[in-house]
Amino acid sequence: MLFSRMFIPTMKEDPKEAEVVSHRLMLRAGFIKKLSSGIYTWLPLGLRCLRKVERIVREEMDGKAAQEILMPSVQPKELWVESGRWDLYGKELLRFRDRNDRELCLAPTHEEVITDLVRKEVRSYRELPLILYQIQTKFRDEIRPRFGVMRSREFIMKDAYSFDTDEQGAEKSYMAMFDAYTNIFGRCGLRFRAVEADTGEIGGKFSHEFMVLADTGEDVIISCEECGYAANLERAEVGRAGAPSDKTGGSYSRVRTPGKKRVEEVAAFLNVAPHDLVKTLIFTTDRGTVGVLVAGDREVNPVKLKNMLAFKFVELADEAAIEQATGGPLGFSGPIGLDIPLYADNDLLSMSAFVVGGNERDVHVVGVERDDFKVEGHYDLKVARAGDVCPRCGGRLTATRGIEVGHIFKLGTKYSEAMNAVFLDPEGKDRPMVMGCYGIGVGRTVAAAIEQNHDENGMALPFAIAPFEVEVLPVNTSHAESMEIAGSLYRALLAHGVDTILDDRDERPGVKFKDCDLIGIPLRVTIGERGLKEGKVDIKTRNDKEPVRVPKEEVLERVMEHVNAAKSR
RNA sequence: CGGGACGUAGCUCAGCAUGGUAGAGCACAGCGUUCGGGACGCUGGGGCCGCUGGUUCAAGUCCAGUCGUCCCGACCA
Repeated sequence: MLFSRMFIPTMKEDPKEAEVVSHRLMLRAGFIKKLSSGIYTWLPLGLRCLRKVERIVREEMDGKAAQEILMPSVQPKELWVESGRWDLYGKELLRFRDRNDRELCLAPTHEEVITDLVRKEVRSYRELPLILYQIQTKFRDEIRPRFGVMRSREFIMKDAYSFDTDEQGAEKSYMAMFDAYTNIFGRCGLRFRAVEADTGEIGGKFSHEFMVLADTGEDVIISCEECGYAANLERAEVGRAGAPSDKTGGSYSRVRTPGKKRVEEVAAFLNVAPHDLVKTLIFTTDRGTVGVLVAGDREVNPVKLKNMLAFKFVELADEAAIEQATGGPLGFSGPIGLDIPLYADNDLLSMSAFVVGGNERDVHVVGVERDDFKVEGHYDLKVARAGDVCPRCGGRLTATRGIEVGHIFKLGTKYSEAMNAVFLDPEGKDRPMVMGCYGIGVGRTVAAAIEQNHDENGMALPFAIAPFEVEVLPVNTSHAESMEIAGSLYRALLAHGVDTILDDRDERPGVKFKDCDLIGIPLRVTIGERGLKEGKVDIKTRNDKEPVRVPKEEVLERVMEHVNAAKSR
């Protein structure tokens, strides 16, 4: 490809709309262009990068006997009603009507359509297992799209779905996908980690998220260096710490804490540490109003609360509900004398002489022991943080940031039962298929790669996904010998199957160097009069400061060494 | 959804408090000088000042509405 003929609108200045590095660089390097909030056009360079990721994804999917299909992105309401998600999915599901007033939606995911497809076509256990996948544009009407293609409304996703006859088969499919994902992100040249995750609205048994490690990531990964336990923050468990307290209660007293609502305010006022307080959070759930107790310096993890105690939904109560349940205003809730089910975090087991709310304006209770009130039980309900005890091995947990690029779920029979996707087993009996679903944010993977691989000059993309592998850069296009050598090297590299761009523009060298660095081409060959005086040209990798000067006769061979080394990694 | 800000050239922004011929730098075109890390000079093209309405002799500037974009928050006890 000739640089001069390619549509590469690079920018010298930072567009003000971009906050994070990947977004800024993708705009500056001419990878993407915004059309509307959360909606982007992929320009030639960005698309090349995207296609390279897609290609790796296809190869690894095909390697696990998954078969590619392409499903519609406009889908009828009926299927979503059948799965129960027409009502469950909130405003993120973009709905509209056609000319016949039929209700439709723009697909945020494809479980419904795939389940419909497979239930109509697959009859027998002999046709299973089956794994189908697609690479499709999805639409989720995000509350707040941001960070460019990292969190956009329209985005490109690879989604795969597995159908098995039983749990064991489903597990095998799951492991195959786990394996494929590990290969995919590895081949993309990314540093990543697979972590245990919550299944959320998609539902199902268990799941893993594949997180690209980057300080700018939106997600927090909790992990244990000692045993390898890793989970996202929503899901991360915390082991118990501290010996149980055996103090008996009855000696608490009520104190006035005028206007002190926040934990820090109360703690400072009473001259105790925040950890000596117990917060009583009132939740509205499908089983009525409940209270949750955690230490003052901790937060309740609503996802764990929901899963641990098998609620269908949990939501923090509003002020009216709090007053109704506790008799006191927001900020002064406490467990003593409260007539709703109370669930305590494990921390409370070892706490003694703590402070709670008095269920009355400006009143707290001090010197409380845990037998001063009754709880339904003690559970792991708090948000994990660095320094907590590992739930598996008792080691220390650490926190890292990451970007979620892949997510795999074991769905079980949730959709197959709801939508009657059954097969005939060898005994001639109908059984629901056991499903799994597996997603990769392809566009987001590109952004994550940039987030993880850049410097002050621009992107430094991994070889496997860079828009070009090599740039041939003649310093002076009007110098005949330079152009001749550049041209023949360019053609030779193309003939060797190397993805090469020739910067044939009549620009000053500085401009060409800057552009080359900005768009992150891993390998650059500079051909200039200065080197040619000694019969040499310069080879420089994106990540090295200084070029290596090699005889012009050897340049093809030397470049191929680099290319082959990069390809075999 | 709540709060904040911003919409002026392709990009970054000035002009607006006090209404009176639409500006700079970068980018773009031509010419010349340059040429191994975003050159310089001269010349030139480019604007429904987001949109609609209002006030006024006169609106980029004042007022109202509207649309768009960005940021922050949406776990507080």
